[in-house]
Amino acid sequence: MPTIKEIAEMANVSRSTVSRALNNSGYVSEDARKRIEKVIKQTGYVPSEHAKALRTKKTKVIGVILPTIQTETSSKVVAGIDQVLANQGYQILLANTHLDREKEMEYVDLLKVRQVDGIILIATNTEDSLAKKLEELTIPVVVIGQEFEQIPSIVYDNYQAGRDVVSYLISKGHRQIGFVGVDEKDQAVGYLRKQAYLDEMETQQLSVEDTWIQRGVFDIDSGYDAAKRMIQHSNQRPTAIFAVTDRLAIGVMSYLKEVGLQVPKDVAIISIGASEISQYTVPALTTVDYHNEQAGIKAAEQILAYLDAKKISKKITLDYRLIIRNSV
Amino acid sequence: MPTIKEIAEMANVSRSTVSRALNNSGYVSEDARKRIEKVIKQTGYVPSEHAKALRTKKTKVIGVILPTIQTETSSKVVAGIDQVLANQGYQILLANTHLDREKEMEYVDLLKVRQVDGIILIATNTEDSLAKKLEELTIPVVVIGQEFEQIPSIVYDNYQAGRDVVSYLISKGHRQIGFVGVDEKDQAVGYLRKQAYLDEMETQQLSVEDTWIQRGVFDIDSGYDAAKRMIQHSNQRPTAIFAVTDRLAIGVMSYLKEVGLQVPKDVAIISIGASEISQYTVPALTTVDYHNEQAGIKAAEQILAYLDAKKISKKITLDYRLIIRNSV
DNA sequence: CTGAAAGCGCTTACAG
DNA sequence: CTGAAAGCGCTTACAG
Repeated sequence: MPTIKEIAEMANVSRSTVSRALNNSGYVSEDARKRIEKVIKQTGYVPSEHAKALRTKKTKVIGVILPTIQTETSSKVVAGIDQVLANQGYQILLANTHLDREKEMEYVDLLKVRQVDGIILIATNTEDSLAKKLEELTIPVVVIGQEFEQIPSIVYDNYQAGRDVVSYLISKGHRQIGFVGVDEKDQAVGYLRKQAYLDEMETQQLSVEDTWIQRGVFDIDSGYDAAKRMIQHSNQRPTAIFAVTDRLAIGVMSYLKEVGLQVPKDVAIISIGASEISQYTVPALTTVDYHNEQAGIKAAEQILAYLDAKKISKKITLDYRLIIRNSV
Repeated sequence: MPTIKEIAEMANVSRSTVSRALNNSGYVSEDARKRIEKVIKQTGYVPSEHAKALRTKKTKVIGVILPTIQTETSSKVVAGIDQVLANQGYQILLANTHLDREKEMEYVDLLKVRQVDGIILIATNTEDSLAKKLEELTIPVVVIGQEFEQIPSIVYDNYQAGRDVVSYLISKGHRQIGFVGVDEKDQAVGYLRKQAYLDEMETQQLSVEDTWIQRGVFDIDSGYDAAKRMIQHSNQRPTAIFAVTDRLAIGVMSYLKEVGLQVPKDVAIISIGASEISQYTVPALTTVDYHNEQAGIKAAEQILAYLDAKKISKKITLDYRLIIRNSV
């Protein structure tokens, strides 16, 4: 790959002129421009991004930190981000934390060193140390999925969605409703969805047995286990269960099937996620669609707006949609 | 962020010495090293990767070009790549082609400009123009999923897997076997799997009606449509169908269900993919597991080996495994 | 063991 | 309209 110096020599101009022609900045005579373009075409020359970055401090790269690439949620978000970024000539530098919170912090530093123009963080926690690190950043950052005080974020309305879901169950005649959640350190998925469940039950003056509330992690098996504990240890069996993710719901269903309980006749199931698989379970899962691509799109737009020196919203709350199918 | 110059001043040494201390190259007195380390700790200094890249021509970034991030296959491969790369301090620069072949070429150029240390390409075609571009690359490249003459590649044994699958169907007593494939331009998925089907049928002296061979794209709906065409237009209805991907198979199943045909009693179904969803369809899908993470892991290892000046295998053929469930 | 100097490939005031 | 020069933040022979 030739350098700007060689291009300049071949076109019989100075490097400055080549640079101006390249960036359409300042004056370049028609004549010079023609010669330069010809040489560039001939050689297939493309300027080095690193040299550019060193001078201009802009890299046209956005760092994306995510807990795992292996879920539909993440890949949809990344697809959304990529869609708007690619359009503007930006690329994504990927940082996969494998759900390791330490790494979430480490990668912020690493991306800083790589001098990315901005960072999008699909967050799983809201620890103060993380918040502080993000606030100290001199490059724009947008958080997806969790809410921070001082950081622009794209959030799903977890609380309202949770209440809607439980309220829907109640409207269908259910009074005994179980809950399968996750660790409440996960503010969005763990805490808010559980709080919504509790509040809606209380508002509707429905009581809740302790055993109706179970906790799993983000996989199918733990949903199975949670359902098992719930069914085996409850005095009154719930007639409906709200699982906070589709995978948990699928695990719950598979346990119910195993012990001969029919969905939705004996136990109704509802969840949040709208994963592709949710429409092919039997029965098809009633679930909430969170528009994950939108989250990615919005996040990328926010970053770009910031880089463009436009104002940036502190917080964007995304829409959701209850998809009614056959599990309730 | 301070620069090496400021660190040098604060530690009362030259930039050269700081650099040597940083990279553990050449001699640095204990005394100087101590002072430098102290200053670095104080300031949180980290050297600029761009400046480094400009000098050393190494970026510690590997470009990954993929057709879409939104499939399990891709995200598993990326997870595999990331796993070994992250370990060695490398990061992934993502290039998503959205199945656009033009972009596959464009991104190779783009990544070249970004001076990535290597490229991993999850390929969907084997066009000569692509091959030539890859051969001309001065950085190491590994292709996953397709086979090129001169380029190191990681391939699945599509032909053998296809034959195994059809042979399994035959061993179960099926004689009339349909096929749902994709565009044969996709050498691996389109051409080889179809050829395997044809060859196995011929070897076993089984005849094939034209209408038994249908083509879809990579989604569920087109599997549905393909099954519809097959069932509606065939003189003899196949008693088994080989769909080249899980999604196609799921589409096929949903059409069969719609017209009241039972799986596997009336029509058996088998496919390739082993996606997570395949175990939760009803009945659970008999399918082939291709070990996608392994493909990513191997590819990353190959790139690293090359960068380490070790020899690199021209071609690695991955293992597969038939998962027998209830759709046959 | 250490530092001065050159150079990686660009961009950007500045002078003409 | 154009070019010489400086500088971005590093590393690396080289001389001492």
